[in-house]
Amino acid sequence: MAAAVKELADCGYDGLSLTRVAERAGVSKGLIWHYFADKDDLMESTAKATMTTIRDRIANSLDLAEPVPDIIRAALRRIAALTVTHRGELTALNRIVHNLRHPDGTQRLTLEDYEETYQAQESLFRRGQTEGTLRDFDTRVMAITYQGAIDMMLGYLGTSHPHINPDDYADKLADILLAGIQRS
Amino acid sequence: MAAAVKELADCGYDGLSLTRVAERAGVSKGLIWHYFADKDDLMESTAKATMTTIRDRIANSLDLAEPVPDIIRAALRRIAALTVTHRGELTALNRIVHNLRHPDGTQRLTLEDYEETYQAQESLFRRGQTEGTLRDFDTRVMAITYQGAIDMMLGYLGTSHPHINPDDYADKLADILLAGIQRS
Amino acid sequence: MAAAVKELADCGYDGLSLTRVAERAGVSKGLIWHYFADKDDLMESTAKATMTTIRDRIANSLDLAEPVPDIIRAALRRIAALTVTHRGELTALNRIVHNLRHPDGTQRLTLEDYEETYQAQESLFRRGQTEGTLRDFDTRVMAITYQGAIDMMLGYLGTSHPHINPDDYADKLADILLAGIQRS
Amino acid sequence: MAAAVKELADCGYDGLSLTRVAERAGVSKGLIWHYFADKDDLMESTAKATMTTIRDRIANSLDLAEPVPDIIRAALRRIAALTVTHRGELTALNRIVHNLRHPDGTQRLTLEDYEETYQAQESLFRRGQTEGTLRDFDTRVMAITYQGAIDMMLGYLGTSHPHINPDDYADKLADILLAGIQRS
DNA sequence: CATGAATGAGGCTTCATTCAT
DNA sequence: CATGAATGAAGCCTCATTCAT
Repeated sequence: MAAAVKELADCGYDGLSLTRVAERAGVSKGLIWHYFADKDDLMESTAKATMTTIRDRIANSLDLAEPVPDIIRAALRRIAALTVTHRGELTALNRIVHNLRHPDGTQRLTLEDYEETYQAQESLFRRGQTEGTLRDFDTRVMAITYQGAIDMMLGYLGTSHPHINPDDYADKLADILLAGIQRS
Repeated sequence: MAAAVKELADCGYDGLSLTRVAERAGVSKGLIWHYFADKDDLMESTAKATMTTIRDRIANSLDLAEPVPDIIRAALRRIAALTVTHRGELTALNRIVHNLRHPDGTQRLTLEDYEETYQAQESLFRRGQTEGTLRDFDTRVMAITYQGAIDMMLGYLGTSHPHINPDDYADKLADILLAGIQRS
Repeated sequence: MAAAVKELADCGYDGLSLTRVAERAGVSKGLIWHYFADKDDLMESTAKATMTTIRDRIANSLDLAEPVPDIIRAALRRIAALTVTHRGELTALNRIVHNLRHPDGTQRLTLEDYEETYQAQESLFRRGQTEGTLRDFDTRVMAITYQGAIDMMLGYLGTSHPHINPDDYADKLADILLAGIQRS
Repeated sequence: MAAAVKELADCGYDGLSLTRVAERAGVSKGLIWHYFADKDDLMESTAKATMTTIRDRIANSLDLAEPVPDIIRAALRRIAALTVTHRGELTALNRIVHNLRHPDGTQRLTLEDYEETYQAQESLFRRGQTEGTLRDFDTRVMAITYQGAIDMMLGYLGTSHPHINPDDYADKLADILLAGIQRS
C-alpha cells in the first residue's frame, strides 16, 4: 500500500499499474493477489488506511479542550503542515477518492465516505455554536466548504506553489473562515 | 467533444475510451485523429472549451454594476444552478483538470490554468475592498477557497445529493463566505 | 515521386506513409490516387523511374569506345560519385527493391528486374573477353558480384562512412575486380 | 525468435506482424512482451542470435590451418550451402539489417555491426598477404566487396534461382575473387 | 508464502483508401 | 483537377489477472 501511494502520487490514478506497484514494493506481481482481491480492492484499502492515518494524526495533535475557533485554526495549521510531510499520501488519497468507481459507473468512495469526517466536523461546529463562540450557520454546508478549502489549500501548496509558507496560508485561511462563522 | 464530456461524466477519466467516445458521437474511431492529435489533446481541448463556455455563461448573467457582495451571491446562485443544467460539463471538467498529466508526470492543466479565473476573482474582491463593501483579507487565498467551495458544492449537489435545492445551498454558502469577507 | 524518394531515404520503407509523402510534395493526400492506383504502384513507379534515371546518367557519361577494363573502372568511379550526388535516390531504390512484395509474399521487383542491367553488364564482359582484354570467367556470376560490390560500396560510402573519398574507394575496388577478370 | 525468422522470410520486414509471429509460435500475443521490450527489441535480438549462429556454424566447419585461398574457397562453398539449409535465417537476417532503424531514422544494425565480421575477414586477408599467398590490396575494400558478393549470391541462389547448384556458383565466385587477390 | 510465465481483452494510434464536393 | 473529411482494418502495446510450481 505504501508503494501504491507513491505510484499514485507520481503517475496519477490511471497511470498506476500493479506491475510497477509490485516492483516498487520489491515483491513479485502475483503477491498482490494474495493480499488484495482486486486492483480496486487495493485502491480502496489504501485509501481507507491512508485516510485513517491522516485523520488520527491530526486528531491526536489537537487539544479538544480549547475553544472551538482555536481548535479550527490549529487544525488548519496542522493540515497545512501535512502538505510538506505527507504530500504523497494526500495526493494519492485525493486521486483514489475522485477516480475509484463501481463497475456500473457510480463512485465507490463517495463523499459519503467522508461522512464520518463531515459528522465529526459538524459536531465540532455545533459545539462552537452551543458554547457561543460560533454564530448560527448551516453546519453541513460549512463542513463541506471547509473540506473544499482544505483540498484547494493542499493542491495549491503541494503541487503548484511549494515555496509558499504553509503556516502563512493556513492563518490567512483561518482568518477568512473564522470571520465567516465566529460570533462577532 | 460533446461525446467526450458525456463519457467523462458517466465513466470517469480512466474509464473513458476513445472507442466509446466515437461510438457515442456516431463517428468512426479514426475520425478522432483527424481533429485531435492525441487523446490528451482531445481532453485538453474539451476542458478548455468547456471552461470557456461555463465562464462566459456565468459572466454574461451577472450585473457587474451591483455592489460586489451582491455579485458574489448572485454568482454562487448561478453556479449552483449549473449543477442542474450543466452537471455533465462540470463533472467532466473537474475530472480532466485533476487527471490530465504531462508525460513526465506533472499536471497539464494545473491550477495555473485557473489563473485567469483566479485573477478575475481577485480583482472583483479588490474592487469590493476599494469600494468599502469588503473588509481587508488575502484575496489570493480567498479566490482559491472560493473555488474550492464551489467545487465541493458542485460535487455535493451534482453527484451525491441531487435532491438538495441548489439555491438553498448557494444562499447558505453565500452567508458563510460573505460573513467572512464583508465589512461589518 | 520525388517526395517519395526523400521519404524513403529518411524514414525507410515501412516508415513511409503516403500522408507524409503528400505533405512533403505539397499536395493533398487524395491527389496521390489520381496518379497512382496504389501505394505499391507508387513504389513501383518510383523505383522504375529512379532506376532509369540513374542508369541513363551513368551510361551517358561513359565512352563505350574505350577498352572494357577502362570502361569498368570509369563506371565504378561514376557510380561512387553518385553516392554524393544521388544518395537519396540510391537508398530509396534499394529499399523499394528489397521490400516491395506481391500480396502472396513473393518479391515484386525481383532481381529479375535487374535483368536488363545484368544483361548489359554481361554483354560488356563478353565483349571484353572477345576483345581479349578480359580472361575467361562466368559472366553471370561476375555480373551479380559486380552488382553486390556496388551495393555495398553505396552503403559503405553513403550511410556509414560518408567521409571516405569515393574515388579512392572506387579505384581500390576496380583494382580488385579487374585483377580478378583481366587477362594477365 | 524462430517464428520471427520464418515470418520475416515469408512476409518481409514490414509484412511482419507480431500477431502472426505469436500465432506461429503457438503462444499468446502478450507473451512476446514478457521476453522482449519491443518489436525492435525482438528484431534486434533475433538478428544477433541468427548472426551468431550462422557465423559459428561456418567458422567451426573451416580448417584454419590451410592456406588462406583454400580457406576462402571453402568458406564460400559452406556459405553457398547455407542457402539450402538456412535460407530462412539468411533472408531474415538480411531484412532486419536493412530495415531496422532508430527512432531518429538512423540505422540500428549498421554495417558497423558487421564490423566484427569485417575485422575477422580482414585479418584473414592480411594473414594471406603475410604468408605470401595473397597479393597486395586494400583489405577493407575487399572485406566489404566479399560481403556484398555473398549477399548477392544468397539472394540469387536462395530466392530467385533455387535450382542453380550452390557449389557451382561458389566455385565460380571463388575463381573470380581469388583471381583478384591471389599472388600470381 | 511467493514467484513469474502466460493469457486475453482492450486501449491508442496509424494509415491506406474512398468519396462527396 | 484537387481537396480533405471520413472510414475501417490492422498494428503495437499495456495491464489486470490466473495458475502451475
